[in-house]
Amino acid sequence: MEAVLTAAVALLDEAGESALTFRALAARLGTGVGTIYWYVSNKDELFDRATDHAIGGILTAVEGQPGSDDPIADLRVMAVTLFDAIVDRPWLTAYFMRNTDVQGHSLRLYEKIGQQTLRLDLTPRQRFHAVSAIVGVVVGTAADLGAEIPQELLDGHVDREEFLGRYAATWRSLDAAEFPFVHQIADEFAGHDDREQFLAALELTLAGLRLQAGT
Amino acid sequence: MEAVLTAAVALLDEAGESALTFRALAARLGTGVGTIYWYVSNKDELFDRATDHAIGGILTAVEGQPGSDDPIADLRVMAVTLFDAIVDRPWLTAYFMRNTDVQGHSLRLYEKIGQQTLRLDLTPRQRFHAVSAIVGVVVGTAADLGAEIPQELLDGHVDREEFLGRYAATWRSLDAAEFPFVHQIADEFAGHDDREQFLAALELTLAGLRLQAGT
DNA sequence: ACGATTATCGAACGAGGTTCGATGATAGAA
DNA sequence: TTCTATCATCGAACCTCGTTCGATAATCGT
Repeated sequence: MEAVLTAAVALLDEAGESALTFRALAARLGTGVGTIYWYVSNKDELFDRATDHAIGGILTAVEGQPGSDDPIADLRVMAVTLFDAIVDRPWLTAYFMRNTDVQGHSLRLYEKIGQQTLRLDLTPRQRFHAVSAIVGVVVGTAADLGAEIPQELLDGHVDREEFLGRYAATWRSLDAAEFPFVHQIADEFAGHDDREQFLAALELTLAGLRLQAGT
Repeated sequence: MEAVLTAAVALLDEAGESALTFRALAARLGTGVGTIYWYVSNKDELFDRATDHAIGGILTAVEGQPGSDDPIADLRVMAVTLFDAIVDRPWLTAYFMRNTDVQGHSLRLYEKIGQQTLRLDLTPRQRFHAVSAIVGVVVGTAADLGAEIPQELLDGHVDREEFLGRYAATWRSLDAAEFPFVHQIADEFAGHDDREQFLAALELTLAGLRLQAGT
């Protein structure tokens, strides 16, 4: 079981979600497809289990963080840690987005984040909403940004600079009267950094939260 | 072409993302699979085109909204409109999350949202981040919440009440010392409303944005 | 020794994406 | 009118993937 999960995560890391097939997994483990089905009832469960396995790592990373006297600062650190983990393993997004099955390591992760909100002057409902909002920002942004890699990664000779620049050029060529915003934003987009963009989004919700907590 | 897209959207609406297959689409159109490949080079393009088609509808809905003297209020209305549209058509999330190809109707949608930020006292970069943050909240939350429907919809006899209650019960049964947050939140979760949860998350970012704009 | 449980295996089925060559329409050129 | 190049249509066939199933070994409690 442990070996199955480890191999599954390895496949996901090496070549993404589409690389995780029963046959590939069986080949890597040197067994048959049927064997995997003895441990796991279908692909969804395989994926969920593998993902939960990976989230265990994130959890220990989050738990290993020092922690300060400012709950919101701690929330920020946790959110960033989660973000980095998802960027590193884009296939995690699918889990966070599909999984209603809130238990296992992800439940512990929610708990860990939620504990920070206990230190804020909020109603239980506000705490519930705060955690959901923060996770939403992290997953939403990470997913959005993680998708921006078509040939760039495969070819390698088309670097990020040129890739973004091409879009910016297209946008600049649009009618300035009809597309004033896109026009103005083109330059920002050309030189934008995903992580900075995420941090900005996170900062907005955290600011709202701080306001709500009256601190 | 137009007929292909309309039929594709119909299939997606009727039975979700998995229902959109080349064979089903061909059958509905009374043609062969090969014909569809003449209009579209692969499934990704088919899906993107169909989704863009649907986003056209959202766009007109957003453009049809009156608009007030408060840019942030207008942003709220747009975000809610987008949210409702995605909840209504869960298969849209996949598009918003995978699609780097920012053009067509979704570009116009970004523009429309971005124009509100032009009325706020922000730097171009802040505007760029604001739009990205808002869309992130909408898509992230909508995706998160849209996934919570396993047997509930299919069986029909297990209603939402009981479904949520079961989770709440599990959470309450956890150790209160180890899971103080989840414990406290269980009741909120049992009676929670998806839309309210989204509005709370949106309100946090909008509050942060208002703060940033100094209005 | 022996049933029962635990594990293993891979051929085979069905569904879905994609390819490809054949074939018909349609229209401008000769 | 005839010819030919482009537009459009079609579905059989191929490949990959999830999943099933019956056969078979390995281990164990009695």
